[in-house]
Amino acid sequence: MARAELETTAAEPRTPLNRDRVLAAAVELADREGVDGLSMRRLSAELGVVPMAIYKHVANKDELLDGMIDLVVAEIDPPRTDTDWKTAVRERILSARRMLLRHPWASRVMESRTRPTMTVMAYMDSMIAMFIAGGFSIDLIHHVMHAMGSRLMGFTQELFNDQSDPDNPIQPAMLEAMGATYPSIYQLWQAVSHDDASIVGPGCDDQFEFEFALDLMLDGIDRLKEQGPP
Amino acid sequence: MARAELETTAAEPRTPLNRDRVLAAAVELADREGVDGLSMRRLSAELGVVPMAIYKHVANKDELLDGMIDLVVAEIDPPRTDTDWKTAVRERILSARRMLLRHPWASRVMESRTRPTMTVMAYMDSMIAMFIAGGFSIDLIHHVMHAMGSRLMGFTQELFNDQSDPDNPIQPAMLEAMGATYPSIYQLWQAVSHDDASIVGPGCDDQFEFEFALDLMLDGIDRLKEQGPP
DNA sequence: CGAGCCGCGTGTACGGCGTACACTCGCCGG
DNA sequence: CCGGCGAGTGTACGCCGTACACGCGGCTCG
Repeated sequence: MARAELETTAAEPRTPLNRDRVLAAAVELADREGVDGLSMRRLSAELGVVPMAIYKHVANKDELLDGMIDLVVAEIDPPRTDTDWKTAVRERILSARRMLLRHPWASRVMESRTRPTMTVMAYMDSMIAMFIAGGFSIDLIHHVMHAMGSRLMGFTQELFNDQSDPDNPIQPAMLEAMGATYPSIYQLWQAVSHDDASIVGPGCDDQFEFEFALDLMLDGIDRLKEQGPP
Repeated sequence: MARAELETTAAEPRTPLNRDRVLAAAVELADREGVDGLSMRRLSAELGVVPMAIYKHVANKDELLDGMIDLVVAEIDPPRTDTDWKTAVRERILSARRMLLRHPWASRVMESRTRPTMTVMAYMDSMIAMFIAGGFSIDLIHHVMHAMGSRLMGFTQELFNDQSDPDNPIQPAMLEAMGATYPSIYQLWQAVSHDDASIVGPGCDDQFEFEFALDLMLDGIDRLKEQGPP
C-alpha cells in the first residue's frame, strides 16, 4: 500500500539511474540554471533521487564535471577532409564555438579542470592531425597549439566575460561621467556605439570579434608556415 | 586578569583592522595557499580575528576578491612613453605577466569576475591610450582589444592549465601507451621532448610560448594597421 | 527451490562554507 | 559624565560535498 502510494505520487515507472542519465541531467540543469545552480543535491532532486545515489555512478563532483565536458565536446563536428587546412581548422573551431554558445557554462568548467579528459585529448589529437595533414612542421604545431590556447575550444577569455545584464542597461549618464576618468575607453565606446548598426545592445558583435581574432591568428600562422622552418 | 591573560596570549599590540590590512593579508594568503585555501574563516584566523570582523571592511567575499585584483593589477608597470607602440605594449604585457607569475591565483580570480573594477578599467584605459598614441584607428583598437583578450592581462587560457604535479612525473610508459590512442599528440610530445634542452621537465618553455603568441598577435596587428583603414 | 551475494538506492551525519543579525565594549565629542 | 558610534564578537542558519552504514530486490548457484 505504502509502496503503491509511493509509486502513484512519484508517477514514474522509476527508470533506473545510470551514468549517462546522470550526466545528461547535469548538462541539462547547467544549461538551464547555470553552473552555480548545479549542486549534487539539486541534481539529485532533479533526478527524483537522494543525493548520495549519484555517487554510485560518478566518483565525486569533479568526475561529474569531467563527464559533462566529455558530453559537450563530443558535440563538436568532426574535421572536414575535403578542403585546405585553414578552412578545415576554421570551421571546426567555429563548430566548437557553436557548442559553447549552446552550453555557456562549458568554458568556465573547462578552465577549472586541471587534467584533460579522454574526449578532450581526442579532440586535441585530431586538431593536431589537421595541422600535420596541412603540412606544418611539428615544432610549429607545438607553438601554434599554445598560441591558440582556449580558442581551439571556441572561446576567448575576455577581460570582462559577460555583457551587462539586461535589467540595468548601462545608463548613458554613467558612461558620460566615465568619460572624465577613462577618456580612452569612453572614446572607444562612443565610436563603437555610433558605427554599429543596432543603436541599442552591447555594441559589440561577439561572433564578428571572435572570427576577427581567429582569422588574425590563422593568417599569422599561415605566414609562419610559408616562410618555412629556417 | 582575564584581560591581561588574553593580551599576553595574543602577544600582539592589536593593531586595528582596516581594508588595506585585510586585502594585503588575503593576497598573502592566496599567494601562499592558493585560491581554494582562501576562505573568510581562514583569512580571519590569519588576522587573529573572528570571521565576521572582516565584514566591517569588505561587503562580502566578492568585494574582497575585487579588492585583491585591484591590489595586484596596481603592481603592473606603467607604460613606457619613450618607444614605439609595439615595444611599449609588449613590455607592458610582459610586466603584467610577471605580476601574474607572482600571484598565480590572480588569473583564475579575474576570469571569475563579472564586472571590471576601477583599477582594471584604468589599466585598460591606458592600454587603449597606448594604441591611440601609436596611431591606430579607433575601430581597429576595438577589435584588437577583443582579440588580445586575456593576453592583455598577461595570460593565455590554455586547454590544460597546469603542468603535472611533480610527485607523479608523467611516467613515460603511460605516454608510450598513449601513442596508440592519440598518435598525433604522441608525435608532438616526442618532438618537443627531444629538441628541448632539458631532458626532464614539462618540455615546454612557458615564457617562450607566451612571447611567441604575443608577437604573433602584435605582428598581425601591425600589418592590419599598416594596410590602413580602407 | 532456497540461500546468499551484489549492487543500486537510502538515511544520517560531519565538517566546512558565506553571511545575517543582534550584541558588547571602548573611545570620543558634547 | 554620558550618550552614541563604530570596530570586533557570538550565535545561528542554510547551503555545500561526501563518508559510512544500511535496506532491499533480483540473480546466481547449490
